[in-house]
Amino acid sequence: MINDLEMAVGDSHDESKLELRLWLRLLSTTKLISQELRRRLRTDFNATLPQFDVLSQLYRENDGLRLGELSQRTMVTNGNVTGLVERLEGDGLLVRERLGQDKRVTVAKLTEHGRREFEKMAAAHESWLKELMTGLDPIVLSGLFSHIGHIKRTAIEHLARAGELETLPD
Amino acid sequence: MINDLEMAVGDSHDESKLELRLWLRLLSTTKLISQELRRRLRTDFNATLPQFDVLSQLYRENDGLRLGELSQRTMVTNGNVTGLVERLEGDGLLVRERLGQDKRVTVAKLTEHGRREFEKMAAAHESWLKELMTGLDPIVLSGLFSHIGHIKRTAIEHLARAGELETLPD
DNA sequence: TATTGTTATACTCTATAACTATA
DNA sequence: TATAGTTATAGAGTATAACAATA
Repeated sequence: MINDLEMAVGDSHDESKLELRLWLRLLSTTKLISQELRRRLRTDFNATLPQFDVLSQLYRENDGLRLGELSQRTMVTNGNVTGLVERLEGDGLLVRERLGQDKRVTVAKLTEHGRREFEKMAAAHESWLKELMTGLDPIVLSGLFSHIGHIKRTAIEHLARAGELETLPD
Repeated sequence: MINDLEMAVGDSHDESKLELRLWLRLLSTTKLISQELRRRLRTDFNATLPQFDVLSQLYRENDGLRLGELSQRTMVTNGNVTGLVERLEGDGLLVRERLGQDKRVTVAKLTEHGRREFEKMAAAHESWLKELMTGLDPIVLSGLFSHIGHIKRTAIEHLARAGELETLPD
């Protein structure tokens, strides 16, 4: 069950492939944890990770979000956001509304049921992570948080330069 | 295009949700980079990330790997490894063989074409990562490598304790 | 003409479980 | 009985592109 891709580049400890080795370790780690979180989300809440992502975006926006904005924030294409939102609407967790002057714009907003349901999911989600990371030094976690942020910003910068991103995030 | 899930837990800088905040940042970062790598793998090599993972496992094993072993290393279930391997076999990148005394065992092994193809993919893959992580301090990368390894081992430990894993990795 | 969102399509991954054949 | 791998199934994610309504 354990990903070993990172070993496939060899055990050499030189710095020549540092980026690659770090990436493979990042990938296998997030895959390991993601699979467990997905399993629990499905078992306990019949939800997926992308769905959880959508709900969490809407939870903090009392006025809801335009689907295009939702698409950007979740890194899911417009077309696929439609399907994602449709499933959640089918479950009664959110509604779509066309209220503004611009008749093209659709806003997705959590229902009351959606808010309550997401609160349960978020609480469970948080406790799962605490469980899986029990025993880790807060100083280390805090340092990681900062450094991973740096990695992310660096990647975004290079992607923007290569024209892969329309919008630069904050 | 940029995932913002991590902001959804609020901007508080207390340590109460440190694990959660780190996790969300890890997830959005790997998603950002993964999407780009997947896009390039598909465009340039008509391959997927799980396929790349399989190939990289086989590349370093001259005698090939039993499918069960492959399943564990890639964190893909047995049934799904069959499909994954079938697609790669269809592309002529690997072959399946039943040679041992134990007639139940199937070994997957790269073909010559598969070796050459993977070498191209791996070289491109490595250069993409160098590109996306250009400018990062090697000391930082090295520290991250070590700390992420710690996170991974911690998660594995907790999962093993919860009976979620059959085998413990090295 | 450009933008917002939908529809259509094709493929792959993922999870689960029943099944075959060997051991 | 247990194990290795396959088959079957259902659901969801992903990428791409064409499309309708509106601006």
